[in-house]
Amino acid sequence: MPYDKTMNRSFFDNETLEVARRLIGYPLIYEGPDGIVSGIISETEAYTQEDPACHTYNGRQTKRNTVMFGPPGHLYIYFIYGMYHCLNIVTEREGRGCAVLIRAVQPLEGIDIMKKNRPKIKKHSELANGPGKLVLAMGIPSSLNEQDLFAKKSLIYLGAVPYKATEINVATRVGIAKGSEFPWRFIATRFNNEEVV
DNA sequence: GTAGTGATTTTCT
DNA sequence: GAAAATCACTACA
Repeated sequence: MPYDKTMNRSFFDNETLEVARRLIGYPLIYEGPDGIVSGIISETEAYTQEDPACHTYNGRQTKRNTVMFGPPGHLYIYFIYGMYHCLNIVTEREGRGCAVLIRAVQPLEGIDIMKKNRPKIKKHSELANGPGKLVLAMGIPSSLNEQDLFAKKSLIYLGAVPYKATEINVATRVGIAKGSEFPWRFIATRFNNEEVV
């Protein structure tokens, strides 16, 4: 699958807040065992090393957060609440522990696969409208942690051309105790006049 | 429609 | 031992 020159590693070698905002609208594509599954990124959150809620806040490099200190464009998938995984993309230069959390996507391709992965969900809009849900729906395995999005044989990558969001809302982050006052959450409600929520 | 709570395990104190 | 970048279920309006 070819990459457009507008989407390359330098996209992520940038200020985390800027990357989080610009990621809205890009398709996230995964070539799973049952076929292609993809969705338009509709919600993101920024996490920087200075952020008390970030896993790299104290600057200490541990086994879990090593990839966040590495070069941009790699995945950071971590296990949370004993049941769910969250998908992040590492940003900024090597040595800076920053990433963008992908909080939601709008299903695009492989919707039948997503329904199979989440049999209780009937509405398209609820298949992947949460960080744990999108990993489940798309069937992304935790073994893809530390995967390079731009590796030639990567099974997961971003589409070249973003869908156009008619508006992007900014909000405070949820589910965290510290740093919740920062408006570092970006949400798109419509793409090309199609309703997301 | 909203509010409250249990599930379940890795990571750090 | 406690908290955690969550979700789905139940009760109630």
